[in-house]
Amino acid sequence: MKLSTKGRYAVMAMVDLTRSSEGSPVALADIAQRQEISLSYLEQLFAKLRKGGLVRSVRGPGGGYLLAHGADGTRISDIILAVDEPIKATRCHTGSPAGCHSDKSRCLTHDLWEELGNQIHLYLSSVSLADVCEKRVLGTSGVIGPQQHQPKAINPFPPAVAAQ
Amino acid sequence: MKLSTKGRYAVMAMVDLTRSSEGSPVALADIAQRQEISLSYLEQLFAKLRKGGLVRSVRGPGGGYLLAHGADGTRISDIILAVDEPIKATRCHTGSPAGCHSDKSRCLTHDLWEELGNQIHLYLSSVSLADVCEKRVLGTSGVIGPQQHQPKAINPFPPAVAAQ
DNA sequence: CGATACCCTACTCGGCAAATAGGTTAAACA
DNA sequence: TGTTTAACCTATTTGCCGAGTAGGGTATCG
Repeated sequence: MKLSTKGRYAVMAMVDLTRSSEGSPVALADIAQRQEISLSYLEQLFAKLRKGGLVRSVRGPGGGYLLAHGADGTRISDIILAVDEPIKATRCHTGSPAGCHSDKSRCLTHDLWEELGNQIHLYLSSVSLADVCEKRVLGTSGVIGPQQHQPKAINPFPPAVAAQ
Repeated sequence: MKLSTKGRYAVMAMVDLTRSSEGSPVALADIAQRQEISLSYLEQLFAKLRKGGLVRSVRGPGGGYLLAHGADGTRISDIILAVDEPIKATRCHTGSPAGCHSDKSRCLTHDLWEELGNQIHLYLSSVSLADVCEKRVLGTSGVIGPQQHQPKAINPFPPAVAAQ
């Protein structure tokens, strides 16, 4: 799971799409104007979102984009995964042939970044477009560290895609 | 809170320092060799770690660096905050004079990124260097989304520094 | 002394996100 | 049937910043 401005732009655009849409398609030109993102850049983002199955497109006059699964069925994590192709966050040392360190087992920080990726993915997959639009984001929430061994918290969405 | 390879390098180096140290200072040259990071680059990182009060330095022959607060008293979040100066993750639109959108109130995704930053910081501040060294990182953990309004989970460390 | 290793400051380099440019294709409408 | 609209491509360019380099200086020990 990679966090870049590209992913943020995609989420902004999707939120805009969610709010602007009332059944009829929304043209990218409109989103571009409202969100102050270049049209061409938006087109690239939506090409990926379409390939990811997050939006449907309608061509021709009056055309535009529609959410494929509605505001409640679209998770933020899906948007980011569709746009930012998931470069493995745990690269350790790209150059070295053997994974992580040469000797020893695996580099010690490996698990840390992996778990951090899980945390990020878990949070973003618990937030839908509808949540963002209705400001249901700043919930009272907490992350459990390694000290206390609590039972796994209930996650409303199944972990379909593993965080990378 | 910004996540880059720079921060990862810093954590790797700090983990190495934790493991290598037995009361006596550890030279950066040793860390550089073990972790395959350039010495000069490490020096820059440790300069920031020192300013952040995370390490103490001993000059002269036999000198090196020591953890200022021990393996248990050093949080991963502190390392990253010391090294990656916290560019505001919630930049929305850098160019526009008024924060976020021109009209309306605030851009809708603002809260989302802010809360994500909180989540990341919360997790990383719950992990100490000792945890990483002893592989106490992959705990059963979960993030609570906006749907279920559960009580705030217990965080072993007070939120001294707000996530940026 | 002189070796060690911390401590600065400035500069270079490469990769990649971000943006630009210039097209083609499908659908609606007159 | 032709024109307009807007999706749909595929390069190419640009600018920033992480990552590494260079070359000093300064405290401390034997």
